[in-house]
Amino acid sequence: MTSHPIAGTWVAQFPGLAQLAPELHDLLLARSTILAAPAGTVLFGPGKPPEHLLLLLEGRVRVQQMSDEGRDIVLYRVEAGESCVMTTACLLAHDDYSAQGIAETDIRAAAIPRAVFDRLISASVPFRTFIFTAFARRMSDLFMVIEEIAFQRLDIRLAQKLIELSRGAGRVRATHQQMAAELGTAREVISRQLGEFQRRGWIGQARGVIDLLDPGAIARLAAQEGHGARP
Amino acid sequence: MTSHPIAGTWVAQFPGLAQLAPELHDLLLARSTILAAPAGTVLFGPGKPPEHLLLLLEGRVRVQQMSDEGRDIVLYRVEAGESCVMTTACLLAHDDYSAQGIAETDIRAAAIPRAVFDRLISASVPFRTFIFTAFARRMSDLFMVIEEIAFQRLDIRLAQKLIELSRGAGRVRATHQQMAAELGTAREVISRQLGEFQRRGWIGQARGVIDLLDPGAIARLAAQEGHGARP
DNA sequence: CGGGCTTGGTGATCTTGTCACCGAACTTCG
DNA sequence: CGAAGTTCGGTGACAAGATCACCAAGCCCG
Repeated sequence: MTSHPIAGTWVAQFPGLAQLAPELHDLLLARSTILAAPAGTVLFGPGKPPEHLLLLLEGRVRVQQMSDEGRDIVLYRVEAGESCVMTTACLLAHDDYSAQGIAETDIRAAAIPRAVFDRLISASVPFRTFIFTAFARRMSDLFMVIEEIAFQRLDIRLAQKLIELSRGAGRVRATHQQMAAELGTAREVISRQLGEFQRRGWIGQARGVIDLLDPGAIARLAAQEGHGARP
Repeated sequence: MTSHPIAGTWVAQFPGLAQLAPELHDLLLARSTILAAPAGTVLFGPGKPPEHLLLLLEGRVRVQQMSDEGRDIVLYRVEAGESCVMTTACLLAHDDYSAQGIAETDIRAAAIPRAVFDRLISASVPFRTFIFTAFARRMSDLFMVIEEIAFQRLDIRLAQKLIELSRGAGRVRATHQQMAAELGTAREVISRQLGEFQRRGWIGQARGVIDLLDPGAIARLAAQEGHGARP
C-alpha cells in the first residue's frame, strides 16, 4: 500500500526487521516457508534438531527443560513477533538441544533455512541486532527464573504466575502438575497453596481450571517482593 | 615457526578460531588489545556496559547475578580459552547487563572492539560458529543451574561444588557466605551442612578455608543423583 | 589494646519438599 | 451402560531447607 515494500508482509510483524535492506527482505520472503502447527506439537527437543530458524507469527511456544525423572520445568515462552533463540544458537553451533519447545496454542511461524539465516547474519546489521537482542533477552529471562526460584517465596511466585497465565481473562487452564512445572516445585505444594488461596476466596477451582475470583488480591500478593513491608 | 600464520599467536588458544581466514586473523591481532587485570576487578556489570568483546587468555571470570538485597548468586564461570558471551549479546543488542563479571584470578584477555567484532561476525563462518557455540553452551549451563537449584538435594550440590572448586587441590578458599552464593542458598544452611561433613571427618575448616580430608567420600556423595539407590 | 567488622555457630520457627496413600472425576472399551 | 484403568487432586506425617535472632570468636586497623 505504501511505497515501502516491507509493509503488508509478515516481516512487518517484527519491528527489529524494519531496517532490513529491500533485497534482503525479498530474499527472506522468497526463501522462507510459512509453517502452521496445532497446539501441542513438539517443535524441537532432544534428538529433534531444528532445520530452520523459527520466527513466530501467531500463537505461543513454551520452552521447557525435561529432566530425567519426569520432572520438567518451564524456562520461558516465545510470543508472536519473537524468534526462538535456542533454535538460533543450535542452528549455528550444530549443537543438540537440552530443552524442548512445544506449541502452546495453534501457531504459524516463518521457517528460515540455515543458508538464508547465514546469509542474513553475514549481510545485515539490523538482522544481527535483532538476533542478538533476542539472545540477550532470553539470557535475562533465565537469570530472572534463577533468582526467583532461589529467593522468592512460593505464594508470591504462584500469585505472579496466575496473573501472568490468566492474561486478563479471569481464568487459568492448567492442572496442579502443570503449575508445579511452571514454578519448579512439587504438585502437592501447589495443591496446598491453591487450597489456601481458595480458603481466602481468591480463586475457585475445578479440574484443570483455576478461576481468579479476586484478581486484585492476587495481584497485591504478587507485587510483594523479598522482605518488603508486611502490615 | 610453522608455515601457518596462526600458530604462535594468542589466537591459537581458541580452537574455534583455528579456521579463521589469514587476513581476518591479522585483523584480529592488529586491532585487539591485550588487557590485564588483577583478581577482584569488576569487568562489567549494571551501569558498566562493555566496550569490547573479551576473549579470556589466562585466569578465570565469575559471572554472578546481584539481587536487590545483597543476595547474589553465581551463574557460571568463564575459563581461559572461552569468550564472555554475556558481553557478546549486550555488545550487539546495545542492552544493559543484569549480571556482573568479576575476575576471580589475575587475568589476561584479548579485547576486541565492536567494529572488529562486527566485521568478523559478518565475514567469517568459523567466527560465527565460535560465538554461537559459546552462546549455546552458556544457555545449557543456565539450564543446568536451574534444574539443580530446583530439584537437587543440597548436600549433593555442596559436595559437587567442593569438588569443582577445589580443582584437584585438596582445599577450597571460600567463606560460608560465598559458598551460599555459589549454590543459591543461605549462609546458615551451608554452615550446618559443612558442620555435618566435618562431623563425618570429610573436611576440616578454618576461617575462609575448607580442606577436603576425604575427597573420595565427598565425590561419592556428589555422584549421587535424584533418587538413586541409597543403601 | 580496644572498638568495629567479618565470619561462623546455634536454637526456634516457618516454609517447602517428599513419601505414602486415598478418593473423585474422567476415559476407554467391551 | 458399566467396569477398569488413568489422571487429577487432597491430605497427613515427616524431612529438608529457609529465615530470624542472637552470640562468640577471629581479624583489621587506628
